[in-house]
Amino acid sequence: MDAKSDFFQRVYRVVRRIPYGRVTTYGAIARAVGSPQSSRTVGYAMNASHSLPDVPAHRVVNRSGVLTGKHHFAGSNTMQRLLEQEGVEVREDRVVEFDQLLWLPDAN
DNA sequence: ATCTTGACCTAAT
DNA sequence: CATTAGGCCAAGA
Repeated sequence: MDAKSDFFQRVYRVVRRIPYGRVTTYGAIARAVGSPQSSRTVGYAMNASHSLPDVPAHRVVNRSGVLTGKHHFAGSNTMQRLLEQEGVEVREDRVVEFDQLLWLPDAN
């Protein structure tokens, strides 16, 4: 693997580990891959992960628990629907009980 | 090759 | 409490 695209691979690996019905943040992933301040690129990696069925991008939200990337999915409410399908309650584009559902790869 | 933009986060003011 | 600035990596013009 090239060291360049290795970043995406690391991100995907972490996202794949997100348990069912749980969510995590871009910052947590960025920290898990060793670049705490490259959370932007994590989101960009998600954008490129559309082809990968193993990568649940809908379980990744921002630090406030807001579904910032919902607009990038196929439908306007696809992301929210996927989360609710897993039992995650979403209200006003925000994950309810976000602190409880938050899963940190570091603590794993 | 340079500049801009983007599913963000943290620290400083 | 709100606003600004800086940083990171990748892709498009």
